[in-house]
Amino acid sequence: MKEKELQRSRAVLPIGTIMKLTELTARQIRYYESQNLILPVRSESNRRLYSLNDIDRLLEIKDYLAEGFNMAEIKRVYEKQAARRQHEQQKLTKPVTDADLRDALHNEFLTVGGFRHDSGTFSN
DNA sequence: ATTCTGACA
DNA sequence: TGTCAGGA
Repeated sequence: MKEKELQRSRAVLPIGTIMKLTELTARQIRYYESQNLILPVRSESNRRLYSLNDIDRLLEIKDYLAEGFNMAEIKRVYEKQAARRQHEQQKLTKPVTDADLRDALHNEFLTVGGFRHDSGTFSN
């Protein structure tokens, strides 16, 4: 892993900063964490510490919700993303870059986004 | 001042 | 999701 990614994954930002940068409330940020959409590390004083990647993640989640996705669907997107990440890693073939992840995520978006929904009523 | 968990008038 | 409590 390159230094640049190490910095992006270095969690040091307090929730207050995340709130300002994402326009999300602490309530929402913590809720998404409870849904395993993000996994901020904890400081010795139990404070949540976020990385730049977490911010990107939250902004994406925010976009999905704006597009009309519900938690279950967004979870599916990241679960598949994680599955692919593991699969690619197992095949020990092509290294997964941030660009690859962004693309995979976008594809999932188009795939599951083919239909508007209202929580749980799938049509495909 | 800031953040954390739990709970719901 | 908002918001208040009570503690760290």
